[in-house]
Amino acid sequence: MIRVRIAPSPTGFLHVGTARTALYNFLFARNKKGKFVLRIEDTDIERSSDEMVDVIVESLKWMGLYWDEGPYFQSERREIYREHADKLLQAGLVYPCYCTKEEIEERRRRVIEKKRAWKYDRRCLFLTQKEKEQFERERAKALRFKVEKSSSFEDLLHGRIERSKEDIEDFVIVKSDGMATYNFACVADDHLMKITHVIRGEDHISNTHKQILLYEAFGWTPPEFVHLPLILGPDRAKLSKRHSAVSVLEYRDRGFLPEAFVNFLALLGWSPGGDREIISFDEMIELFSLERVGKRGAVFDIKKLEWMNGEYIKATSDRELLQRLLPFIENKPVTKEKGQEYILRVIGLLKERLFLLSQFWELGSYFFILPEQYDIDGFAKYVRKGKAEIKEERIGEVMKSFKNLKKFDSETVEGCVRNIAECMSIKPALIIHPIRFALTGKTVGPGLFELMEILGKDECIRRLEYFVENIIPQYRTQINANMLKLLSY
RNA sequence: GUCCCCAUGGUCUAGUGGUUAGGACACCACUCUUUCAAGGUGGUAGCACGGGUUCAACUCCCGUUGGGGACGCCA
Repeated sequence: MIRVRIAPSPTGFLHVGTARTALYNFLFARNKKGKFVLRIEDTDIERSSDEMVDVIVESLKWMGLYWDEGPYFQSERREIYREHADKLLQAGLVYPCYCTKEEIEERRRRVIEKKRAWKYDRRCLFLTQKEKEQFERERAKALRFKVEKSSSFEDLLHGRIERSKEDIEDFVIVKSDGMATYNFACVADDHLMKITHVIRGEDHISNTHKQILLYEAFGWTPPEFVHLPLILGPDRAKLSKRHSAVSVLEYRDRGFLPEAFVNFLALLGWSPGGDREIISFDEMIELFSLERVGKRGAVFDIKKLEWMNGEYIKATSDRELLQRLLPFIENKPVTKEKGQEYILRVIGLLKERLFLLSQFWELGSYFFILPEQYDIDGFAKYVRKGKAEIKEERIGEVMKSFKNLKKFDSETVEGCVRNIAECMSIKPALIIHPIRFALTGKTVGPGLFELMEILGKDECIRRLEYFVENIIPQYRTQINANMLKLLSY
C-alpha cells in the first residue's frame, strides 16, 4: 500500500510551497488508494509553537487536504530517536562531537575566506582519549554521522542522482540538547511509519543523500523519492515573503476560494495533459500522476490565480456564494438587517465582476449604506468627455417621475428614464450617468436599472435628494477650485 | 567557491523524431453596452546557443550559456 506524508515544521505559517507539496502527496495517495500521513516536524523546540500547529492544521483543512493518520509530533518521539542513535553509536557509525557553534563558525569563516568549500573538519573524530574525557566532563555533545560512502538514489522525476562522499560532510544526527536533527528524525520516522514515497521540494536533494546514508547504516530499504521543482517568484528565485503572500491562510483571507487555490496550485508543476485548466478536486485525484509532473520551477502568477478565482466565483451558485461571503461581510453595517434574500439579489448583480470575495463590499457597499464617498474626479472626466452633465433640474425631473411610479422594477424604471431623455431630446446616457453617480458615488458598476430595482424606489429618491442638497454644492466647489487652479498657472 | 537540479512566447503549460509548434493567463484591438466587468472575435509574442546522431530534430546525446537550489547542533 502506498503511504505518503506531509511533514511541515511549525515554525511559521503554511507556505504555499509546502501547500503544493501537501497537495501532490494527497493527490498521489488518493489516486493510488493509499494513505496520507501528517507529521509535525517540531524538533526545533525553540522555534516551534502550538499556534503554528493550529495554523498548519487549519490551512490543510481549508484546502480540503484531510489526512488519514496523525498528526504525529516528532517532539514526542525523542526516545525512539535516542534508541536508534544508540544503535549507530554502538556500531561505530557515528561519533560524539564537542565543538561549539562558535568554534565551528570561526573555522568555517577561515576556510571560506580562502574561497574553499567548507565541510566539518572532523576535529572530534580524532580526539585523544584525554581530550575526550575532558570534553565529556565539560561540554554537551552532539552526534555526528561518519560519512564514508558516496550516496546515490533513483529519483522518480530526475532519474539517478549521485553525490560523492567528499561532498557530504559528517552531519549531526543528534543535537547537543539531545534532540534528533531533521535528517535523522525524518529517516527514522519515514521508515517506522512505512512511508513508501517521499515527495518533497527539490531543495531537499542534498538532504536526501545524507538520509540515504542513514538508511544504509540501519540496513533499511529507502522509500522512493520525488523531488518537486520549487515555486518561484517573478524574479525566478524561490518564492518568499519578499515576493508576495506566502501563507496559505492569507490567500483565504484575501478572498480566494479554496477550490480555485487548489486548482491553481495543482497546475503549478503538474498538467493533466491536453488543454484542461479548470479541474475539480475529484478529477485531479483521478488524473494525477507523477509522470506528468514537470521538472521546471514554476513562477507563481497571481494574475492567473485571480482569473481562476473569478471563474470559480462565477461557477458558484448565488446561495453557496452567500455562505462563502459571510466572513467578509458579517462585520459590515446593516448586512444582517437587510436579510439574506436582499444580499442574494446583490450577489446576482456583482458576481460576474468579482474575482476576490473581499471585493464584494468594496464594489457594493452602497447597496447597504449611503455611498461612503463620491468619486467626483472620476465623474468630472465623464463630464469633460461630454458623456454626462450635472443639471439639477434633470435630476429633479427624474425624482418627480419616480415618485409617480407604481412599480419600480428595472424595466419600468428604464422605460421611465428613457422617456424623460426623449422628452428632453437628449441621449439617455446624459441622465443615466449622473443618476448612477448620485446613487452609488461611483462611475462604474452593474446595470443602473437593475441596481435601482434592488435599492428600491424610496431609497433611490432619498439618495437623489441627498445628492442634490449635499453633493452637488460640493461638486461645484471642487470643480471651481480646479478651474481656479488651472487659471492661476 | 564546491556540489546538485533545470531550460517551449512575459507567465503556466501541451508536445515524446516528420505539427502551419496547440491551449490558458497577461497584454493589445475590435465587438456588445448607460459605465465597469463578463462574453464574443481577432492579434502581438516561443522551442537559449553550438556541436553531434539521423533521410529528418523542439523532441535523443555532448558541450556552452543562462537561471535556480543546497552547502546550519533550521526544517
